[in-house]
Amino acid sequence: MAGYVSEAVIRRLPGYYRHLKELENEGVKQISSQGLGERMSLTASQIRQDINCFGGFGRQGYGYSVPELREHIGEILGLNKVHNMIIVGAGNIGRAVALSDSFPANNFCTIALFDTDKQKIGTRIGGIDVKDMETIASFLKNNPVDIAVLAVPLETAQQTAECLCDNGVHAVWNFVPVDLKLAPEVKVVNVHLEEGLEILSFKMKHQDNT
Amino acid sequence: MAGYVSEAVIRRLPGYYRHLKELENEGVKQISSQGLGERMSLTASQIRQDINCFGGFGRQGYGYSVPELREHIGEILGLNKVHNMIIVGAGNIGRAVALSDSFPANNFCTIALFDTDKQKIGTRIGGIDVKDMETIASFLKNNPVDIAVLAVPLETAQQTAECLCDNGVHAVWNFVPVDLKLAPEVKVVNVHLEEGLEILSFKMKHQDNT
DNA sequence: AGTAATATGTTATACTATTATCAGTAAAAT
DNA sequence: ATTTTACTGATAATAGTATAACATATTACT
Repeated sequence: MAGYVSEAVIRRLPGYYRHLKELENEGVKQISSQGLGERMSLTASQIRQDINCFGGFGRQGYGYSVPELREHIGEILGLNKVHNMIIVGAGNIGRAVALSDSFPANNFCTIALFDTDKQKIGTRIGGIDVKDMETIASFLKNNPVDIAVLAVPLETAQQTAECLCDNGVHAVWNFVPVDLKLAPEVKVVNVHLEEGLEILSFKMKHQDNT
Repeated sequence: MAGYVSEAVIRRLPGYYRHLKELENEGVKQISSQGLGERMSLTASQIRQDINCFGGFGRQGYGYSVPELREHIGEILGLNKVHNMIIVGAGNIGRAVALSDSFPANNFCTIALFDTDKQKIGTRIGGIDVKDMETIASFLKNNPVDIAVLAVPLETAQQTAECLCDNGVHAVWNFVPVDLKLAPEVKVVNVHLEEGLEILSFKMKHQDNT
């Protein structure tokens, strides 16, 4: 159904999904591109364009059915299936991801944590077992993993990511401040936290910049 | 020196800074736009364009001096001064930010944590005091704070952010999955973690999409 | 039923961002 | 010293994104 979708549109999809879920929770049944635009600070035109990448989910003279559109966008995002994740690195960030209760709610399920620290191996974090990093290859052979969360030290990140990919992982959520060089078919989303702070710093310094 | 700088360029600046720092650590003294481009997976042309937003830091026939360019971009990003931060919300994410050792290294200094949980108030996380949320207004009046890290529950996020702004905060690093509506002079950088997972999910489902 | 109002899907236009080109300057080589 | 090579900075060309305009369909109202 959907042909090529630009990165710009992809980046906005989760925002649509989030707002539609909120609207649904508020009991709103219908919304126009205009109304959604005001809420999301986007133009009505852009919203109609974006949605129409995937099909005509609206009705002229009426607008969009909130639950219906939410359902469609959820499906487009692939949120109708459960995604198994492993977290690699049980440091501050790996821990925070493991303990988060908002990802499970969205069908992302962490099935194991890996670390090299003997102290941590064998313990549980948020109900998830911490396993020995050495055993990761065999674990991946025996368990279906969709996404690996990479939260290891900088020095080992590239090597660890390669190991994951060699063992069948094809999506990496990378929290390490490095640009991983992986096969093009491997999907990577970077969360370079420091960059957010640096951008804030820049914007404070250049107030005038529109 | 720098006129208007587009969002696209701003987003790339931290990446330049990071790679230049790496190069500096590797002892590399000089690099061409081509060389840097290969390293960062950008075109040489784009790199020259980006850098030239801020001035002619390169030399024809030679390229760019790594330490000099790093220094310049650091200054452009405002990293030559210390930024005081407070963390609002001592949950998983607030905790992870407080415990991180990579932000202090970049001149971002957390001076206090705030929470409403009586159990947490008075304790220390990563050497930082957890204070009562009730006291935040007076704290802000008496301490210079550049950036507030917002990591509170969804329900209270907007209200808390408003309170911060009313008390002089004009930069918010927002980890809550909500689009804050704040005065336009307040700088906000969102870290909507769930969105990264959803984008990975989308990309796995639509492999063919380029 | 007929008319006015509303709101989509689509096409056209304007804007922004990226990539390519090239003149000109510095360094290296002969 | 002169030529060749390497590189930037600037400008031009292309590609990508967002906005505006409009024809058409649905709803609400009289």
